[in-house]
Amino acid sequence: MTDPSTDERLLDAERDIQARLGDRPIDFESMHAIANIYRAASAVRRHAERDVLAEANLSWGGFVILWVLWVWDEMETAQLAAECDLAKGTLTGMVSTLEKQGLVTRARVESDRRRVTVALTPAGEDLIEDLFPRFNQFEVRMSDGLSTDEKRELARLLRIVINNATD
Amino acid sequence: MTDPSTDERLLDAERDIQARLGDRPIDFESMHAIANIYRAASAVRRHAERDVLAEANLSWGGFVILWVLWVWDEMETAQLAAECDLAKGTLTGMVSTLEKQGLVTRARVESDRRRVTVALTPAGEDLIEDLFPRFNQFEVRMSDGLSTDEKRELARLLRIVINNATD
DNA sequence: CGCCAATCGTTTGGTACCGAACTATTCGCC
DNA sequence: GGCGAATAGTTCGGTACCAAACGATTGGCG
Repeated sequence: MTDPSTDERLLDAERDIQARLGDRPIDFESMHAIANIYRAASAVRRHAERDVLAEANLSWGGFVILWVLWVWDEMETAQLAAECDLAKGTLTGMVSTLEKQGLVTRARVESDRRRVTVALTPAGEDLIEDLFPRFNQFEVRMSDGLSTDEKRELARLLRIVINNATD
Repeated sequence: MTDPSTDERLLDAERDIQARLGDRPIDFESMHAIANIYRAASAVRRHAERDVLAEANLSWGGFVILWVLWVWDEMETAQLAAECDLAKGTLTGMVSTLEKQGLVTRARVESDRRRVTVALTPAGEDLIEDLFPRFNQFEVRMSDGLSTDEKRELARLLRIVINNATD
Protein backbone atom coordinates (compact mmCIF):
# COMPACT_ATOMS: atom_id res chain seq x y z
CA MET A 1 0.00 0.00 0.00
CA THR A 2 2.87 2.33 0.61
CA ASP A 3 5.32 1.29 -2.04
CA PRO A 4 6.14 3.86 -4.71
CA SER A 5 4.19 2.04 -7.36
CA THR A 6 0.94 2.41 -5.47
CA ASP A 7 0.46 6.00 -6.53
CA GLU A 8 0.79 5.11 -10.16
CA ARG A 9 -1.55 2.21 -9.79
CA LEU A 10 -4.02 4.50 -8.10
CA LEU A 11 -3.81 7.03 -10.86
CA ASP A 12 -4.30 4.33 -13.45
CA ALA A 13 -7.26 3.13 -11.47
CA GLU A 14 -8.68 6.63 -11.37
CA ARG A 15 -8.53 6.83 -15.12
CA ASP A 16 -10.19 3.44 -15.42
CA ILE A 17 -12.93 4.40 -13.05
CA GLN A 18 -13.57 7.68 -14.75
CA ALA A 19 -13.63 5.98 -18.12
CA ARG A 20 -16.05 3.37 -16.92
CA LEU A 21 -18.37 5.96 -15.45
CA GLY A 22 -18.21 8.24 -18.45
CA ASP A 23 -20.37 11.25 -17.81
CA ARG A 24 -20.91 10.95 -14.08
CA PRO A 25 -18.16 13.02 -12.44
CA ILE A 26 -16.21 11.59 -9.52
CA ASP A 27 -14.54 13.65 -6.81
CA PHE A 28 -11.28 11.85 -6.18
CA GLU A 29 -10.08 14.31 -3.57
CA SER A 30 -13.07 13.57 -1.36
CA MET A 31 -12.66 9.89 -2.07
CA HIS A 32 -9.04 9.71 -0.99
CA ALA A 33 -9.59 11.87 2.05
CA ILE A 34 -12.46 9.77 3.35
CA ALA A 35 -10.89 6.45 2.44
CA ASN A 36 -7.69 7.39 4.24
CA ILE A 37 -9.59 8.30 7.39
CA TYR A 38 -10.94 4.80 7.62
CA ARG A 39 -7.70 3.13 6.74
CA ALA A 40 -5.74 5.19 9.24
CA ALA A 41 -8.26 4.51 11.96
CA SER A 42 -8.19 0.75 11.59
CA ALA A 43 -4.43 0.62 11.27
CA VAL A 44 -4.00 2.74 14.40
CA ARG A 45 -6.55 0.73 16.31
CA ARG A 46 -5.02 -2.62 15.42
CA HIS A 47 -1.59 -1.35 16.31
CA ALA A 48 -2.78 0.01 19.66
CA GLU A 49 -4.59 -3.17 20.59
CA ARG A 50 -1.53 -5.28 19.84
CA ASP A 51 1.12 -3.00 21.29
CA VAL A 52 -0.24 -1.05 24.20
CA LEU A 53 -3.60 -2.51 25.11
CA ALA A 54 -2.99 -6.23 24.80
CA GLU A 55 -1.00 -6.53 28.02
CA ALA A 56 -3.88 -4.91 29.89
CA ASN A 57 -6.39 -7.13 28.10
CA LEU A 58 -8.26 -4.10 26.88
CA SER A 59 -9.94 -3.32 23.58
CA TRP A 60 -9.77 0.16 22.10
CA GLY A 61 -13.35 0.77 23.20
CA GLY A 62 -12.66 -0.49 26.69
CA PHE A 63 -9.71 1.83 26.97
CA VAL A 64 -11.78 4.79 25.83
CA ILE A 65 -14.40 4.04 28.46
CA LEU A 66 -11.80 3.95 31.21
CA TRP A 67 -10.23 7.13 29.92
CA VAL A 68 -13.51 9.04 29.77
CA LEU A 69 -14.38 7.94 33.28
CA TRP A 70 -10.96 8.93 34.49
CA VAL A 71 -11.28 12.39 33.03
CA TRP A 72 -14.90 13.15 33.85
CA ASP A 73 -15.35 10.92 36.89
CA GLU A 74 -18.55 9.02 37.49
CA MET A 75 -20.98 9.25 34.58
CA GLU A 76 -24.44 8.08 33.64
CA THR A 77 -24.64 5.40 30.99
CA ALA A 78 -26.23 7.49 28.24
CA GLN A 79 -23.74 10.31 28.63
CA LEU A 80 -20.88 7.85 28.74
CA ALA A 81 -22.06 6.20 25.54
CA ALA A 82 -22.24 9.56 23.79
CA GLU A 83 -18.81 10.56 24.99
CA CYS A 84 -17.32 7.23 23.91
CA ASP A 85 -19.16 7.37 20.59
CA LEU A 86 -20.85 4.02 21.13
CA ALA A 87 -24.44 2.82 20.88
CA LYS A 88 -25.90 2.45 24.32
CA GLY A 89 -26.52 -1.24 23.77
CA THR A 90 -22.86 -1.67 22.96
CA LEU A 91 -21.86 0.18 26.08
CA THR A 92 -23.90 -2.11 28.29
CA GLY A 93 -21.89 -5.10 27.16
CA MET A 94 -18.54 -3.44 27.37
CA VAL A 95 -19.20 -2.04 30.82
CA SER A 96 -20.14 -5.56 31.87
CA THR A 97 -16.81 -6.94 30.76
CA LEU A 98 -14.96 -4.09 32.44
CA GLU A 99 -17.02 -4.83 35.54
CA LYS A 100 -16.00 -8.50 35.42
CA GLN A 101 -12.39 -7.36 35.15
CA GLY A 102 -12.90 -5.32 38.31
CA LEU A 103 -12.15 -2.02 36.62
CA VAL A 104 -15.49 -0.24 36.92
CA THR A 105 -18.61 -0.41 39.04
CA ARG A 106 -22.24 0.30 38.32
CA ALA A 107 -24.59 2.04 40.73
CA ARG A 108 -28.28 2.80 40.45
CA VAL A 109 -29.19 6.43 40.94
CA GLU A 110 -31.34 6.65 44.07
CA SER A 111 -33.43 9.60 42.96
CA ASP A 112 -34.24 7.99 39.59
CA ARG A 113 -33.92 4.26 39.62
CA ARG A 114 -33.92 3.98 35.83
CA ARG A 115 -30.53 5.58 35.66
CA VAL A 116 -27.20 3.93 36.30
CA THR A 117 -23.87 5.56 36.93
CA VAL A 118 -20.54 3.99 36.09
CA ALA A 119 -17.33 4.80 37.92
CA LEU A 120 -13.77 3.53 38.06
CA THR A 121 -12.71 1.19 40.83
CA PRO A 122 -9.34 1.86 42.45
CA ALA A 123 -7.93 -0.89 40.24
CA GLY A 124 -9.38 0.80 37.18
CA GLU A 125 -7.93 4.09 38.29
CA ASP A 126 -4.50 2.57 38.76
CA LEU A 127 -4.66 0.91 35.38
CA ILE A 128 -5.64 3.97 33.40
CA GLU A 129 -3.17 6.13 35.26
CA ASP A 130 -0.43 3.74 34.29
CA LEU A 131 -1.71 3.11 30.80
CA PHE A 132 -2.57 6.60 29.64
CA PRO A 133 0.96 7.99 29.45
CA ARG A 134 2.04 4.96 27.51
CA PHE A 135 -0.95 5.29 25.24
CA ASN A 136 -0.07 8.90 24.66
CA GLN A 137 3.45 7.90 23.72
CA PHE A 138 1.89 5.53 21.25
CA GLU A 139 -0.14 8.42 19.83
CA VAL A 140 3.07 10.38 19.49
CA ARG A 141 4.62 7.50 17.55
CA MET A 142 1.56 7.32 15.33
CA SER A 143 1.87 10.99 14.48
CA ASP A 144 5.60 10.87 13.98
CA GLY A 145 6.61 12.99 11.01
CA LEU A 146 3.89 15.54 11.62
CA SER A 147 4.78 18.94 12.99
CA THR A 148 2.75 20.35 15.85
CA ASP A 149 0.97 22.59 13.39
CA GLU A 150 0.21 19.67 11.14
CA LYS A 151 -1.23 17.70 14.04
CA ARG A 152 -3.44 20.63 14.87
CA GLU A 153 -4.44 20.98 11.25
CA LEU A 154 -5.21 17.28 11.01
CA ALA A 155 -7.39 17.48 14.10
CA ARG A 156 -9.15 20.54 12.73
CA LEU A 157 -9.89 19.02 9.33
CA LEU A 158 -11.18 15.88 10.97
CA ARG A 159 -13.46 17.87 13.22
CA ILE A 160 -15.14 19.24 10.12
CA VAL A 161 -15.71 15.72 8.83
CA ILE A 162 -16.99 14.62 12.22
CA ASN A 163 -19.50 17.43 12.14
CA ASN A 164 -20.65 16.46 8.67
CA ALA A 165 -21.10 12.87 9.77
CA THR A 166 -22.93 13.70 12.99
CA ASP A 167 -26.43 14.94 12.42
CA MET B 1 -19.51 16.80 21.21
CA THR B 2 -19.66 19.76 18.91
CA ASP B 3 -21.29 22.41 21.06
CA PRO B 4 -19.26 25.49 21.92
CA SER B 5 -18.78 24.40 25.50
CA THR B 6 -16.94 21.27 24.47
CA ASP B 7 -13.71 23.08 23.79
CA GLU B 8 -13.69 24.62 27.22
CA ARG B 9 -14.50 21.33 28.83
CA LEU B 10 -11.68 19.74 26.89
CA LEU B 11 -9.24 22.39 27.99
CA ASP B 12 -10.34 21.97 31.58
CA ALA B 13 -9.88 18.26 31.17
CA GLU B 14 -6.43 18.77 29.74
CA ARG B 15 -5.45 20.78 32.79
CA ASP B 16 -6.88 18.09 35.06
CA ILE B 17 -5.02 15.36 33.25
CA GLN B 18 -1.75 17.23 33.29
CA ALA B 19 -2.18 18.01 36.97
CA ARG B 20 -2.92 14.40 37.78
CA LEU B 21 0.10 13.18 35.85
CA GLY B 22 2.43 15.76 37.28
CA ASP B 23 5.83 15.26 35.83
CA ARG B 24 5.05 12.95 32.92
CA PRO B 25 4.47 15.20 29.91
CA ILE B 26 1.49 14.60 27.64
CA ASP B 27 1.34 15.51 23.96
CA PHE B 28 -2.18 16.81 23.49
CA GLU B 29 -1.73 17.62 19.81
CA SER B 30 -0.97 14.00 19.03
CA MET B 31 -3.79 12.93 21.27
CA HIS B 32 -6.42 15.05 19.58
CA ALA B 33 -5.21 14.18 16.10
CA ILE B 34 -5.31 10.44 16.70
CA ALA B 35 -8.55 10.51 18.66
CA ASN B 36 -10.26 12.47 15.91
CA ILE B 37 -9.17 9.99 13.28
CA TYR B 38 -10.99 7.24 15.07
CA ARG B 39 -14.04 9.31 15.83
CA ALA B 40 -14.32 10.53 12.25
CA ALA B 41 -13.92 7.04 10.89
CA SER B 42 -16.69 5.53 12.98
CA ALA B 43 -19.04 8.44 12.38
CA VAL B 44 -18.48 8.25 8.64
CA ARG B 45 -18.87 4.50 8.59
CA ARG B 46 -22.09 4.52 10.57
CA HIS B 47 -23.48 7.24 8.38
CA ALA B 48 -22.55 5.40 5.19
CA GLU B 49 -24.03 2.12 6.35
CA ARG B 50 -27.30 3.77 7.26
CA ASP B 51 -27.59 6.11 4.30
CA VAL B 52 -25.99 4.63 1.22
CA LEU B 53 -25.22 1.01 1.95
CA ALA B 54 -28.31 -0.12 3.83
CA GLU B 55 -30.51 -0.31 0.75
CA ALA B 56 -27.97 -2.60 -0.89
CA ASN B 57 -27.64 -4.65 2.30
CA LEU B 58 -23.92 -4.05 2.36
CA SER B 59 -21.52 -3.38 5.19
CA TRP B 60 -18.66 -0.94 4.75
CA GLY B 61 -16.27 -3.83 4.39
CA GLY B 62 -18.47 -5.56 1.86
CA PHE B 63 -18.63 -2.41 -0.20
CA VAL B 64 -14.87 -2.03 -0.13
CA ILE B 65 -14.42 -5.58 -1.36
CA LEU B 66 -16.76 -5.00 -4.27
CA TRP B 67 -15.06 -1.74 -5.06
CA VAL B 68 -11.56 -3.21 -5.06
CA LEU B 69 -12.67 -6.07 -7.28
CA TRP B 70 -14.34 -3.61 -9.61
CA VAL B 71 -11.21 -1.53 -9.94
CA TRP B 72 -8.60 -4.26 -10.12
CA ASP B 73 -10.69 -7.10 -11.50
CA GLU B 74 -10.27 -10.65 -10.33
CA MET B 75 -7.90 -10.98 -7.39
CA GLU B 76 -6.39 -13.63 -5.20
CA THR B 77 -7.62 -13.79 -1.64
CA ALA B 78 -4.44 -12.68 0.09
CA GLN B 79 -3.97 -9.70 -2.19
CA LEU B 80 -7.62 -8.77 -1.81
CA ALA B 81 -7.35 -8.91 1.96
CA ALA B 82 -4.32 -6.64 1.90
CA GLU B 83 -6.00 -4.18 -0.43
CA CYS B 84 -9.15 -4.12 1.70
CA ASP B 85 -7.11 -3.86 4.88
CA LEU B 86 -8.68 -6.93 6.43
CA ALA B 87 -7.30 -10.06 8.08
CA LYS B 88 -7.47 -12.96 5.70
CA GLY B 89 -9.72 -14.86 8.07
CA THR B 90 -12.11 -11.96 8.08
CA LEU B 91 -12.10 -11.82 4.33
CA THR B 92 -13.07 -15.47 4.02
CA GLY B 93 -16.29 -14.82 5.91
CA MET B 94 -17.16 -11.65 4.11
CA VAL B 95 -16.54 -13.14 0.70
CA SER B 96 -18.82 -15.99 1.70
CA THR B 97 -21.67 -13.61 2.49
CA LEU B 98 -21.09 -11.70 -0.73
CA GLU B 99 -21.10 -15.06 -2.50
CA LYS B 100 -24.45 -15.93 -0.91
CA GLN B 101 -25.77 -12.61 -2.11
CA GLY B 102 -24.67 -13.54 -5.61
CA LEU B 103 -22.28 -10.63 -5.94
CA VAL B 104 -18.94 -12.44 -6.21
CA THR B 105 -17.64 -15.87 -7.15
CA ARG B 106 -14.67 -17.88 -6.01
CA ALA B 107 -12.49 -19.96 -8.29
CA ARG B 108 -9.54 -22.20 -7.54
CA VAL B 109 -6.38 -21.42 -9.44
CA GLU B 110 -5.59 -24.38 -11.66
CA SER B 111 -1.82 -24.00 -11.59
CA ASP B 112 -1.72 -23.77 -7.79
CA ARG B 113 -4.69 -25.31 -6.12
CA ARG B 114 -4.01 -23.66 -2.80
CA ARG B 115 -4.91 -20.29 -4.24
CA VAL B 116 -8.37 -18.90 -4.81
CA THR B 117 -9.40 -15.95 -6.92
CA VAL B 118 -12.45 -13.83 -6.29
CA ALA B 119 -14.29 -11.93 -8.99
CA LEU B 120 -17.48 -9.93 -9.37
CA THR B 121 -20.53 -11.55 -10.87
CA PRO B 122 -22.51 -9.50 -13.38
CA ALA B 123 -24.93 -8.68 -10.56
CA GLY B 124 -22.04 -7.52 -8.41
CA GLU B 125 -20.75 -5.43 -11.25
CA ASP B 126 -24.13 -3.81 -11.77
CA LEU B 127 -24.45 -3.10 -8.09
CA ILE B 128 -21.09 -1.45 -7.64
CA GLU B 129 -21.46 0.51 -10.83
CA ASP B 130 -24.73 1.90 -9.55
CA LEU B 131 -23.54 2.32 -5.99
CA PHE B 132 -20.14 3.85 -6.45
CA PRO B 133 -21.23 7.23 -7.81
CA ARG B 134 -23.71 7.56 -4.98
CA PHE B 135 -21.06 6.56 -2.49
CA ASN B 136 -18.77 9.18 -3.93
CA GLN B 137 -21.49 11.78 -3.51
CA PHE B 138 -21.68 10.68 0.08
CA GLU B 139 -17.94 11.20 0.41
CA VAL B 140 -18.38 14.67 -1.01
CA ARG B 141 -21.03 15.42 1.62
CA MET B 142 -18.72 14.10 4.33
CA SER B 143 -15.97 16.45 3.23
CA ASP B 144 -18.25 19.42 2.82
CA GLY B 145 -16.58 22.57 4.09
CA LEU B 146 -13.13 21.43 3.02
CA SER B 147 -11.48 23.02 0.01
CA THR B 148 -9.85 20.83 -2.59
CA ASP B 149 -6.47 21.70 -1.13
CA GLU B 150 -7.64 20.82 2.35
CA LYS B 151 -8.93 17.46 1.16
CA ARG B 152 -5.56 16.78 -0.40
CA GLU B 153 -3.82 17.91 2.76
CA LEU B 154 -6.04 15.72 4.90
CA ALA B 155 -5.28 12.72 2.70
CA ARG B 156 -1.58 13.50 2.84
CA LEU B 157 -1.43 13.84 6.62
CA LEU B 158 -3.39 10.63 7.02
CA ARG B 159 -1.02 8.79 4.73
CA ILE B 160 1.78 9.65 7.13
CA VAL B 161 -0.18 8.19 10.01
CA ILE B 162 -1.02 5.11 7.98
CA ASN B 163 2.66 4.58 7.32
CA ASN B 164 3.46 4.92 11.00
CA ALA B 165 0.80 2.39 11.86
CA THR B 166 1.78 -0.12 9.20
CA ASP B 167 4.99 -1.89 9.95
C1' DC C 1 -54.57 9.53 42.53
C1' DG C 2 -54.07 6.71 37.96
C1' DC C 3 -52.84 5.81 33.62
C1' DC C 4 -50.30 6.97 29.34
C1' DA C 5 -46.27 8.54 27.24
C1' DA C 6 -41.61 9.34 27.60
C1' DT C 7 -37.15 7.86 29.08
C1' DC C 8 -33.66 4.90 31.01
C1' DG C 9 -30.78 0.65 30.53
C1' DT C 10 -30.68 -4.06 29.04
C1' DT C 11 -31.52 -7.89 25.97
C1' DT C 12 -31.55 -9.93 21.45
C1' DG C 13 -30.14 -11.24 16.86
C1' DG C 14 -26.98 -10.52 13.66
C1' DT C 15 -22.54 -9.08 11.28
C1' DA C 16 -17.86 -7.81 11.31
C1' DC C 17 -13.56 -8.43 12.78
C1' DC C 18 -9.20 -10.40 14.91
C1' DG C 19 -5.53 -13.89 15.99
C1' DA C 20 -4.38 -18.50 16.29
C1' DA C 21 -4.94 -23.19 15.16
C1' DC C 22 -5.83 -26.15 11.34
C1' DT C 23 -5.94 -28.25 6.45
C1' DA C 24 -4.51 -28.78 1.96
C1' DT C 25 -1.23 -28.05 -1.46
C1' DT C 26 3.28 -26.98 -3.26
C1' DC C 27 8.30 -26.39 -3.13
C1' DG C 28 13.11 -27.37 -1.89
C1' DC C 29 16.60 -30.38 -0.85
C1' DC C 30 18.81 -34.94 -0.38
C1' DG D 1 10.94 -39.25 -5.96
C1' DG D 2 9.90 -38.42 -1.02
C1' DC D 3 9.67 -35.85 3.08
C1' DG D 4 9.88 -31.64 5.82
C1' DA D 5 9.20 -26.62 5.57
C1' DA D 6 6.70 -23.01 3.68
C1' DT D 7 2.43 -21.05 2.01
C1' DA D 8 -2.68 -20.35 0.88
C1' DG D 9 -7.07 -20.36 2.55
C1' DT D 10 -10.50 -21.78 5.96
C1' DT D 11 -12.22 -22.70 10.54
C1' DC D 12 -12.70 -21.55 15.37
C1' DG D 13 -13.39 -18.95 19.63
C1' DG D 14 -14.07 -14.70 21.19
C1' DT D 15 -15.12 -9.59 21.38
C1' DA D 16 -17.07 -5.54 19.62
C1' DC D 17 -20.47 -3.28 17.55
C1' DC D 18 -25.23 -1.90 15.80
C1' DA D 19 -30.36 -1.34 15.52
C1' DA D 20 -34.59 -2.70 17.16
C1' DA D 21 -37.45 -4.71 20.61
C1' DC D 22 -38.17 -5.00 25.42
C1' DG D 23 -38.81 -4.09 30.53
C1' DA D 24 -38.69 -1.06 34.30
C1' DT D 25 -39.36 3.40 36.21
C1' DT D 26 -40.91 8.04 36.26
C1' DG D 27 -43.50 12.31 35.13
C1' DG D 28 -47.51 14.71 33.45
C1' DC D 29 -52.20 15.48 32.75
C1' DG D 30 -56.92 14.15 33.44
